[in-house]
Amino acid sequence: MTRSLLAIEPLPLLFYQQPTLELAQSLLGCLLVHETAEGTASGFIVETEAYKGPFDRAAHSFNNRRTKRTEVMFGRSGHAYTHTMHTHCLLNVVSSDIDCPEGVLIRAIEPFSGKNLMKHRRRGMENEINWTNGPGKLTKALGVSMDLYGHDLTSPPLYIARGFTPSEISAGPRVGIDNSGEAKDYPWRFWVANHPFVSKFR
DNA sequence: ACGGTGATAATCT
DNA sequence: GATTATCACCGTA
Repeated sequence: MTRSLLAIEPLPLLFYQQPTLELAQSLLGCLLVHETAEGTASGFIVETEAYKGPFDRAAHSFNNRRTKRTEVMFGRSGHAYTHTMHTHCLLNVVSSDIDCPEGVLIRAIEPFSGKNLMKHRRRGMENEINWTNGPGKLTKALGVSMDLYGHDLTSPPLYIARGFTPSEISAGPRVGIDNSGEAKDYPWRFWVANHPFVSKFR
C-alpha cells in the first residue's frame, strides 16, 4: 500500500483546541470527509467564518444564549453543529472550551473524491463550481444533515483530515449578517486566496 | 437584481 | 397557538 502521503485519517482532538480565529484559518485546505451508505465524498475546505458567541451579535449563541439548538456549542470543541436555514443545512465546527460557545462555519469546499456522488446529489447543477461553493450547497453535496448534530468530528462517518497548505489566506467581513453593532465589520471570514470555489460576495 | 421558498425552535400572548 | 428570528439557494428577470 502507498504510505502516509495519501493516508486520510481524522485530525486529533488537539487540532480543535486552538483559538477560534486560528482554527478558522487552520481549517482552510483541510479535507472534509463524509462516509455514507451511498459512498464516500470529500472536499477541501476553502472558505470559513468564525463565530465567537459571547461577543458576537451575529452568532446564535450571542450573549451565551443557551438553548437546545446552541447546546452543542457549549460543549467540547471538535463537534459538529448543524443548523437548518430554510431548506438548507449548514455545517459548523464547534471550537473553544467547554461553556464557551464558539464555532467555525464551513462556507465552501473544493470537491475531491466521490465527485460522481456529489454530482448526483446536486443534480440539476451542471457547473461543478455550483456544487459546493456555498454553506448550504456543500452539505447537500456531501449528504450532511441534521442527524449529524453533535457528531464527533474526530471519527467517521464525518471527519476532517489533513489536506493541502494554502499558499495565501485572505480575510474580510462576513456575509449574510445585517445585524446591528460592530460585529458585522469584523474580518472573521477567511478563504484561500484566488480560489475559484469560494462563495461569491454580495 | 429580485422574490419565492419553508424548517426549526425561542419567545410572546 | 401565534409570532418572530435565523450563519441561503435558485430560478427568473
